[in-house]
Amino acid sequence: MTRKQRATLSDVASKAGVSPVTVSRAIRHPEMVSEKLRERIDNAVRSLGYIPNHLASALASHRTNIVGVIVPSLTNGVFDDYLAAIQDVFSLANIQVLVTNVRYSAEKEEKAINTLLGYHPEAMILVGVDQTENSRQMLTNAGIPVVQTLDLTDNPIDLNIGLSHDAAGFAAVEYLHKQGHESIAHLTARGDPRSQQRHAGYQRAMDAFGLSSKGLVALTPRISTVQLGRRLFAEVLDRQPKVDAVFCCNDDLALGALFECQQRGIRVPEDLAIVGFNDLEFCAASVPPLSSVGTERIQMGKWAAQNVLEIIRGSGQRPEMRQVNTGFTIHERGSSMPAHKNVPDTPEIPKNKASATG
Amino acid sequence: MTRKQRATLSDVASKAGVSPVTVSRAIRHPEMVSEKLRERIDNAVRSLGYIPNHLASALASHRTNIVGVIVPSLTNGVFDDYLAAIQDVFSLANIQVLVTNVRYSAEKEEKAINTLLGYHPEAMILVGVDQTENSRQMLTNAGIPVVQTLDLTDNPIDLNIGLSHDAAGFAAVEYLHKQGHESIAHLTARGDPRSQQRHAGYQRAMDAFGLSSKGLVALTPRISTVQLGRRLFAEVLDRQPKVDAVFCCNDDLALGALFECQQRGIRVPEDLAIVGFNDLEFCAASVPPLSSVGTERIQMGKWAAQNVLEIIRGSGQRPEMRQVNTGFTIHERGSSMPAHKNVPDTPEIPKNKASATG
DNA sequence: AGTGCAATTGACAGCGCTTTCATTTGAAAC
DNA sequence: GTTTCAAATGAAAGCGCTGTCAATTGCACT
Repeated sequence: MTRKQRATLSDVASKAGVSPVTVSRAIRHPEMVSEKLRERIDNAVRSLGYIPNHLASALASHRTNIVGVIVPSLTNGVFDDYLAAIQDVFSLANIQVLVTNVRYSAEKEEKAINTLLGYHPEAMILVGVDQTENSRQMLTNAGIPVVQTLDLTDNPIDLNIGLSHDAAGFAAVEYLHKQGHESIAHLTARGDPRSQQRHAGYQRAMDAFGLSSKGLVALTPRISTVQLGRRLFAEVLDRQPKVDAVFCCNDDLALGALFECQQRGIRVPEDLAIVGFNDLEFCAASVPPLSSVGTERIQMGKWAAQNVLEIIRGSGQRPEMRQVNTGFTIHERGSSMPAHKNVPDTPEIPKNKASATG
Repeated sequence: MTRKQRATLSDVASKAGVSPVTVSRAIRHPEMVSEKLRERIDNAVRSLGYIPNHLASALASHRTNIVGVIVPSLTNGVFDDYLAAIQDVFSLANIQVLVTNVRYSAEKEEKAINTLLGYHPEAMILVGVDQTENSRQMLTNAGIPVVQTLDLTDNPIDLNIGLSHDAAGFAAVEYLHKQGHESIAHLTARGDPRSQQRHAGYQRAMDAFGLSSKGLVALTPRISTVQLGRRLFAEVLDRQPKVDAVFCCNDDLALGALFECQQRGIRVPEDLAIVGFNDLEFCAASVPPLSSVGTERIQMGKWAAQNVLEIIRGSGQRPEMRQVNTGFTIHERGSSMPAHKNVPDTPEIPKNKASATG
């Protein structure tokens, strides 16, 4: 482990026999430097193993090339795709994404925003719309583009792309009800604001269809896991053996419910229908495959990133659409497919999508 | 969106009627400033919404409070736990973790290392030991602690914690062989160097026990998914119907294999035993629960972070152990449990663990 | 040679903060 | 009221880079 200082611009400049500015230019705008010098400088860079100090560069240029992204979880497969979509867009523009995982805590989110703003990101991309007043204040003061994603709000900080989780919850129940189910259970995690919205949608639908949800809802404050799905559904089954369908606030819980049915010899979908949420990859692979409410998580990440990019690197104009509703899609599969239906693959119930402008 | 400049240290200083240095101190070492001033300064900070510029601070102090972490994937549940463990350690020390996902590409890894070093991280934590020569060079030149994790090498860049995936692969096969299985298949992803090692261990064991692996190995260049596990195992089943066990290079593939068996009416474990790798959460929840080779991913992340912290913030001494083998544990569950065994929960086959010093 | 102009190159200041060292202040001790 | 010394505060320099503008160079054209 050599302890010698890392090479700086000046080091490269001396070695190449030019001034530091020229080195800076040779690196950032090669076309502005004569070929002769450029070559000498490239050699010096290589031989010294010079790597520009991003911090100094950011400080001097007021361009940090950093965008802050805050997610509530990584354990959940949802955010992988979402993050990947964001990174893909930014990596092409040489923008570094600073990701912070706040584990579904608004308090941690507030702290994370504070910390991230210390890096002077050129924009911030957030999940959800439930930031604290303090967080909103800090973000507004920062004077940078802010995108709230994966959920919708009437009062966005800046840009907003997402869907109504309440509507999605409603639609899931509506779908199950149309299949003839009456005793529709719901498994949900209360730590997640969006799951709460789905729960609200579930309840709204149950009420609307005159169905009772008594004893049919299992709620956990913990992070969702497959194991937990089994336990929660076991609770419901023990309480209300006549349950004939279950809508889960995410696919992990749904898979757990499926396993619990397998364990108990409950036939899916004949005895019981299951619908999950998010449409993660494994839904299509299980036996029977799990029906699930899919969201446009990749599109949402992409939109957020692309709009940010357009604002900070493009015309600087705000997009016309300041709010987009990406809707959702019910992917109907074997876990909820009535026997008489015989659709080959993954038929889709038309999206509930409606764009709103801001 | 206010476009006014963000407040600086000087702004706060003027507002509070003190010099900038004092503000700096009031923020970093409150005990060095008189109570009266500290209060005045705190008020000024609050009323201006001042957030220190981390970049300037890092540049001036030569402390970036940044640690770079490179992971090959986020889709895989393994890295969530691992990352969370790392973040937990560093967040207490107010160190920001800069994560880059390189999607199992050594080339991307090289680029990521270059980029991250531009932020002058105080340490780097990597996954695996297969960095390019160039990468190794850059890391060495950087003169910071480097930890290679999740795998072992005879020639570490600096610190190293992990396990022998070859040994783990061997042990999985050995275990299955001891259960009386002879026709042991293997599903594997060739994009991942550690999976390749497990594959090598599998092959080594098959050879050692005089078993033929002909037609029993299914290999994919793609990212593992449950769906893919089904497809790969389907291939094997179609080729070699007499297969009586399968060792999968990760749990996603194993779950897929289980589903494929369910689909085909193959009884697990009676007709066929399944063993996965990583022991993700869902393994214990499936029906039957999946046996899996568990690794100490959380411990590895924690060790890496703690040692880094000790070096950069503590005594500066290198730990005595420069290399640690965390071994692995075969979690024997229903998917491979012979009928006559009747152990209640998750019995463990003793760890293959042996620490080496460096 | 001399002029004009674009293409190259360099000097200098400063980004917002911390470090170091000098100065001031205040309180205790005589 | 001094003296003494620690505690509190401030002034100045500089981290490594970029932005701006000035200086130089090269070259075509008179």
